[in-house]
Order: sequence, then structure tokens, then C-alpha cells
Amino acid sequence: MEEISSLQREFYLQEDVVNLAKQLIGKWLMTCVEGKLTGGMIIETEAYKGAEDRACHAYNNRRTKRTEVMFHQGGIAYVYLCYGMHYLFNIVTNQEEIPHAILIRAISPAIGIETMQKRRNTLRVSDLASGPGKLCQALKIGSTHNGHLLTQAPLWIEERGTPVPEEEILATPRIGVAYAKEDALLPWRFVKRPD
DNA sequence: ACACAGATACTCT
DNA sequence: GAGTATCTGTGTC
Repeated sequence: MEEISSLQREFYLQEDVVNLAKQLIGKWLMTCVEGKLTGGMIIETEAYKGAEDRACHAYNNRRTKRTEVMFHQGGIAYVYLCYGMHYLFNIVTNQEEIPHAILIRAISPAIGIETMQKRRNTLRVSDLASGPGKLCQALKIGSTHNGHLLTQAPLWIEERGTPVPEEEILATPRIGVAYAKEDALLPWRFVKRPD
């Protein structure tokens, strides 16, 4: 049995969600579902800055059944269904009552490739987890993981000694948030420069 | 009751 | 690269 060395909860309590989204590039997202260990390095993230961010589900402190977990203390998962068919995985950050979150948009598949290929019904590794819906399918992340504490199985984040230098991280506007008016242009999406 | 969504996989060029 | 069908939970009316 492989030892789990997940990030401590303190990591997720940082105030600056934008900087935290950047720090997550190079960390590893892992799951162990149905006895299958799967995971890879995080290569794309987006920061969502709670009440003050028009692109955030919790903008203006909108608190509903769906957004409730964003108001909890950082370090847990926020998983929701998009377009009625894709699950998207977010990390809740900051202290209680501050609904910050980071959307994980892509990982570089590395552990349990075969399992992910079956779940995704494709052999093409570059297509296994190159999108927020795809990576949830590959890692079998679903609504049951909503609110899950990320320091433990079956869903956690690790430091595996694969730092990504600052100059290899690009900052761009976020995807699919044109409705967010002036906030749509904020450079809060982080992408590891392609190899 | 109803419009639409933080996307993907197809199908063509 | 562009165009399009897909599906249902959620939020708002």
C-alpha cells in the first residue's frame, strides 16, 4: 500500500486565492476509487474570488444549496455538474464564510493510465485529463466527493517534488466567463507552459 | 414552470 | 479550426 503524503490543511487556508491557484501548478491530484489509484500533475487552474468576483458562483455572497460548501473552511472539494453531463472539481480555500475556490482545469496523466483510458474510453493520453470535465471522468470524481476533505483518500493533493518554475507558468483570462463583465479579463487562469 | 450552464465529442472543412 | 448536438441540476421567475 502506497503511503499518502497529502498537503496539510493549512495550505488551503491562505488568503490570496490567486496566488494559491498558481502554487497548485506542479502539485499532484490523486484519487483512489474502486481500488484504482489514479492521478497526475496539475497543469491548469483558475481562481474564483468569492463575493467580489462576478465569475464566481458565490458572487455577492450568493449562498444556496449548491454554493454552501464554498462557505466552509478551505481544504475541501467543491464538485458540481455542468451542462447536465460533466462534473467539475474545485478546491475550496480560505477561512470559513469566505467563499473562495480554485477550479482544476487539467492534469498531466501519470498514475493509473490504463484505468483512466478505460474510464475515458480513449487510448490517447493527451486526451485523458486535458479539461475540467475530462479529468473528473478520468479520476472518477463525482457529486459524492462534494465537501470531501482533501487531506485524505479517496481524493487528495500531494507534493511530489516536481516544482514548476515561475517562468513556466502563464497567466491568462479565465475560460467561459464572458458574462462576468469587467472580471472576465482578470488574469486568474494559470497554465503550465506546454513541454 | 423554465432557461441555461465554469464542457465535450462529434462532424465536417 | 468551426459548427453543433448533447444532458439535467440549479437558480430564478
